[in-house]
Amino acid sequence: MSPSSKNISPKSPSTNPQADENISGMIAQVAVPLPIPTVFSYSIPEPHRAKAIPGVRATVPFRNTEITGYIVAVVPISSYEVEMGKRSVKMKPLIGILDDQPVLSTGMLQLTKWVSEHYGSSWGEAIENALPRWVKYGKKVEKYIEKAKKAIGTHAAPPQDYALSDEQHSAFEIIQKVLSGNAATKKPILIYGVTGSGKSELYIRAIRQTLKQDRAAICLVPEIALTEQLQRFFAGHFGEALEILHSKMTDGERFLTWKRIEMGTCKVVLGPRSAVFAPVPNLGLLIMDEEHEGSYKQETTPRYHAREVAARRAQNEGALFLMGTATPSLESMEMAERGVIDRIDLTQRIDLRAMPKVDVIDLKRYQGDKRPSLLFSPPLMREIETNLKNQEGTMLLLNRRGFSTSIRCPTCSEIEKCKHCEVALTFHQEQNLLLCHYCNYQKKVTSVCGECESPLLRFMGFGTEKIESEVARFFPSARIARLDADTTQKRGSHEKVLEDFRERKIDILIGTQMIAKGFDFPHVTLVGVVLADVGLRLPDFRSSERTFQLLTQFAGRAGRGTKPGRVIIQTWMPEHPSIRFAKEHDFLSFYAHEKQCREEFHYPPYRSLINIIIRSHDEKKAYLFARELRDLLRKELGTPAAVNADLPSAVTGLEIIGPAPLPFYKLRGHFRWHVMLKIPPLHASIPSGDLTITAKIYQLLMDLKKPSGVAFQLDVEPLNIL
DNA sequence: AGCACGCCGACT
DNA sequence: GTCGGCGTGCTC
Repeated sequence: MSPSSKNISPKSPSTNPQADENISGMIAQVAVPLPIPTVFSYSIPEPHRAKAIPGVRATVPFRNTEITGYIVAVVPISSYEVEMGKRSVKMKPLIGILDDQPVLSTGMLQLTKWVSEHYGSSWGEAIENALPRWVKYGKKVEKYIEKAKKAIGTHAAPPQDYALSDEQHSAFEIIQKVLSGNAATKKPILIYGVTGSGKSELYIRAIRQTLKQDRAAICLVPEIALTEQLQRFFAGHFGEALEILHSKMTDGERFLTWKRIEMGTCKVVLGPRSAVFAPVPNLGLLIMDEEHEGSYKQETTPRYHAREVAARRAQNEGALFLMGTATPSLESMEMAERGVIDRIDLTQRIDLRAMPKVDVIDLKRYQGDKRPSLLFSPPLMREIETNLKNQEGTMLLLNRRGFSTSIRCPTCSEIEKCKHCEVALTFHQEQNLLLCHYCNYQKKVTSVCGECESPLLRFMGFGTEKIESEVARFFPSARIARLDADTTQKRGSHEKVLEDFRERKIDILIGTQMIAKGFDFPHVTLVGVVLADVGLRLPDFRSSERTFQLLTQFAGRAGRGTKPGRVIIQTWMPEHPSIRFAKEHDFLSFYAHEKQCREEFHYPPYRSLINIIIRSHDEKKAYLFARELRDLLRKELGTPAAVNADLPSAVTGLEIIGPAPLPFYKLRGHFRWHVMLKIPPLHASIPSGDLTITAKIYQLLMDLKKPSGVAFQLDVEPLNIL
């Protein structure tokens, strides 16, 4: 790259090239929120020079229009020449700067850059994702700042201090030691604590310790429903220092909250995965409650996992990353084994309450028996009855909504399917509709078969609605309610049901996984899983893990008061590890078993997956492009013999799978294929040059000319292979 | 992602 | 003769 004489200054009307050069010795690199894997360079006209600093928004000419982008760097003009090499691309001057103060700190710029490289998006997309919506509304923001300074917090119940159990105490000593240490990087800590072992109390103490050191904390929680419990708990302890981020906030509220966080008025932020990007200055502690929860993974670009982002951010900013769960993800357990994170075990419930007794009912035993209910085995029937008599709370779980799974014609054995998705339609009694659980397609119930017109269609399988009607039939005196995605759609009804249940106005609560998580109803002494096998047969390598988590969490709902809890699990597969080990509350044995399967079949956490989803309305195009993509990946990443020199040798352990039609091949009118890469774990791979493997693959895909009408998505370490 | 440029079919 | 289809390529 020799020629320094290349004309790279803008072709302005000025006749004096020297003047052009002096527009500024510096140029701004701008990331735009579009799927273009590059940043763009602009000259900085004199009036804007002072304000053009990294992290501010800038209006820039782009093609024949203007867009708002983010200045990610201000560099000497000479680096532009290096970058552009021989190609002379005319540089345009930026139009205006929208902020006096950066909307992104240098730390956030660094973090979003990492997100874009790790998960395969443009930097601009990653930045836009990390900022609240109001940033797009222009610059009428200053007037709110005065408002924001007057922080309004609600004081709830005064903090109560519980005595810590021995286990909690020694756990806290470890946490405290790390927090007060001066190490620039602190090893993350995973608290593996059985349900009811008092993890929240440790969070509270850790936050207090952090505040004492005049640093701030972020606490991530899986979803809104659960936030409210922890919220109340936190509010009592931290009052005005607490800010809660949630999805129902208006942009105005969100803005004020954002500003208060930025100014350091509030020191504790509680929120869902996006709160990992909260502009907290001087971060000392990052907590992730229910670390294993799937809602920490974003399912739109950039498809980041808040756990990984949090770990990264904590490392960058010298904060402690503290995770907690009763059922750790295999990923976290494996990290603990490698010594990358530390694990603390809480094996006992507070005040040494016993774990609930779990009975596994083998449905095969009752097969063919003449019995009143086909859904409830005699033992479960008896227990429900007992609980009703004793006026104690009962919860019944079935992780499938609707009335029946499918409708089959007995004559031609045709199943009613969704015309978009090729998936069996579920009958919903309440709405008297056939519903597709994937695309929400609705169809009226017909009394005759659509294929052969014979009547007497048969209902197969069952869902929560069927449970509800069955309970009503056998226990007519019981007050029952159902909680699932269908009942929650009606606003407010969700909270009402939970409140009624808490106040014992409801005897039996029926629901999907929704009712399994986190709730604390002391009067519940019986929980029943009507069929644990739902989901266990899905073609998904995480189905065992998910089922174990669900069963364990649900079991944890029983016996939270003074009376001991009982758990009944009905299944056709009593020997399945997910069920066997859940019965014994034995996570560690389940882990030992499951990790072997993962290792043997080359799945996470022993391999990283990169999923590329190809979709098109045109069936042929989708397939052909998917194949083309696979061939390209083979060529570029290749077999060991043809290793691309630019890639680390670790990639030799690479497998390219597919193209394969996705489990639901025809979804929402799209034909979907995917090509999946299994690569050595990303944490173990050495970045090649400045690019991570993911960034390399993203680059590869972006450079590829893709036919119109075909779109692809990159999913790094997918949680759902759908 | 948009959006312009460009090259082949049925229409006022 | 043109309007318009969407395939292709570019954006500092």
